Amino acid sequence: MKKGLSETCNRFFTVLGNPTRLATLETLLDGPKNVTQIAETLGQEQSMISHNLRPLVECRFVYVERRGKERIYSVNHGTVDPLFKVVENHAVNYCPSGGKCLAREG
Amino acid sequence: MKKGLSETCNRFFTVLGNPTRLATLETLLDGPKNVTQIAETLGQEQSMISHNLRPLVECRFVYVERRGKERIYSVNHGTVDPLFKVVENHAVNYCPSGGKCLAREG
DNA sequence: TATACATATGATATATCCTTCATATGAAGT
DNA sequence: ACTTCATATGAAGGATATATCATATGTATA
Repeated sequence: MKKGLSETCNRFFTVLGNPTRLATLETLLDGPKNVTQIAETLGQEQSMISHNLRPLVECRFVYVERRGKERIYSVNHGTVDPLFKVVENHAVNYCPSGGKCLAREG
Repeated sequence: MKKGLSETCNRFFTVLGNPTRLATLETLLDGPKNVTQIAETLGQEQSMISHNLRPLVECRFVYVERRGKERIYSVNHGTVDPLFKVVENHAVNYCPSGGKCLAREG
């Protein structure tokens, strides 16, 4: 990563830094789903899921595919798998209490 | 990454999803710096950099080390290097126009 | 202990994001 | 064309995060 990292990455991380969108990704890791299925799985409103799917698709974290009147969403494993591997590795090393960050050192 | 992905990852990505903090990380990739040096490099106020360094340290994206009255900040390469490699790879594949995401497909 | 330097902290106004509700679009079948 | 199902869109209030300003803490040295 050479230059302009901040510009390049900001949206990438902003899109991921949201509980609803992360839960959506997590759900999709179990397999492709349509919007209604995602909403049911997460116990959230369809509208909310739809809103949050938009940036995930725009940034290509998930793919869409039309099937009749449904839209099937699926994970971009090429990016998401290695990405979460990095996060998991970090969490194991630095967030011993189940993902909760350590307190700031003095 | 098994369960509770959303909880584990939310802060991780929230902390990174900020232009000031990304620029700070970018600056530190050139080598360790104290707060004043980071502020000068980025043309920002010391106070702002200090505020933004806090979550970066809390989440262990950067390390701190006291040296006299200065604090030297350095990147956690173990996490940041592979992380940005994933981002760069994603950008190359999906964000042809210099990191700007493609328009949503219909 | 007084001063200068380096950094952190607190409060606050502002900007940004998120959810919610209501409604629109679109596709398939009758 | 009408109805139903699936999804998207728009507007708006509320929540959250961010930068800024002023000030405090801490460290070293005279």
